[in-house]
Amino acid sequence: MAAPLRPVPPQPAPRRSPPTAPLGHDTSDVLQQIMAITDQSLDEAQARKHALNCHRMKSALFSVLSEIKGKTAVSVQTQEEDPPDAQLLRLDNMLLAEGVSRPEKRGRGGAAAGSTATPGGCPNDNSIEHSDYRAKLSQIRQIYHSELEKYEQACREFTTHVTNLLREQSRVRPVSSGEIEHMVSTIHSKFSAIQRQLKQSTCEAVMTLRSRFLDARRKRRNFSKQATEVLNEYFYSHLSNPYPSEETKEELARKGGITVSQVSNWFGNKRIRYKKNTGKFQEEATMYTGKTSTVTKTRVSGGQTSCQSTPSPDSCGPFPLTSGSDMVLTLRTLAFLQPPPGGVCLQPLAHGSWQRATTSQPSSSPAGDSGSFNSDASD
DNA sequence: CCCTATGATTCGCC
DNA sequence: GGCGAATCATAGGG
Repeated sequence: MAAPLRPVPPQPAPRRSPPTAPLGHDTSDVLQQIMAITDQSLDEAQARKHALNCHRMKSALFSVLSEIKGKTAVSVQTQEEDPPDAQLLRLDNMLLAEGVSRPEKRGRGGAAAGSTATPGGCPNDNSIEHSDYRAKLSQIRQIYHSELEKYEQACREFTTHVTNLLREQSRVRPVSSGEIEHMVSTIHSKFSAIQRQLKQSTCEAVMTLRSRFLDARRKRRNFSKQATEVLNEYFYSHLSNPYPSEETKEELARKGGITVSQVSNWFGNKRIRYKKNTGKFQEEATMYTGKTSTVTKTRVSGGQTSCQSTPSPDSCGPFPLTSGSDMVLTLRTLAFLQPPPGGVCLQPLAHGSWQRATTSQPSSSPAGDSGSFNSDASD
């Protein structure tokens, strides 16, 4: 139906044929064309617009309007770009840092997922909270991206709509391309303000989640029985030098299912508390030394170059043996486990304090300590 | 609710 | 950076 029924003389534009054209031979043709056009659009308004467009005074009027507008219109594009907003930058950075900005990667170790301190891949207590945290974060991320997509799409649609409108209007009123651009940038800035709000609220959500998560992590949880046992075993079997090396800490962490820093904390606390009130730990000490002695002693005596230390409290007592005779007794029982290799005693410190690990570890203890522990613990 | 145990944090020192 | 010491904050038992 749309196929040209008859040869139409080439015309620059259909609007060049005003309805008021003088009658002629091809008047009917022109009329037909016009009718065809109006039939196609079937819009009276369109026709009127068209008529207006084709008015012979139009171009003159248009140029006058343009001139006037050029004179009167204030330069519209003064505030082209906002300065790169610091706050927005912060928001972006944070979203990026939290892995919200990126599309989600569901692989292992994709977006930085709170690295665990234990390289051995121990099942941490935090794993549940971690997964919970990540699930919530992923939820936030999903919402963020879907909202962002919605806004962007709306922005695109609106922009094209307005652009088309302006282009359309540019036929009847002077609309420069700069104006259109300005309008577009205005739209974009409005939408980016909305996006900024979205980012803000997303950030807030992440912060809330984060603080809740950190609070949860901050909550103290007692170690598992196994962890405590592992730690205590090492502590009491190395009473004379309870400073595990980094490797040993890792080993202990792995065995106890805790992190290395937790091991460090534990030993820090244990040393100080033991030292403060040795009597209180007597029972525990005998328990663990009894336990470990059966294990350690057999192993040690069977395997390694270890010698049983002479049960002399002075030589091997860990700490302030300043007073308390029964404490000495206890320590004597405890300390026999610590083998000073080659008969060299580790901490004959007069004042009974543990020697600093920096000096004692490399020089005298390593073979004895880590060796004995590793042979104990590795299987 | 109080008290103790205990894991974590902070600060100063070396 | 690791440690001791003090301290905080919570779990858990009575």
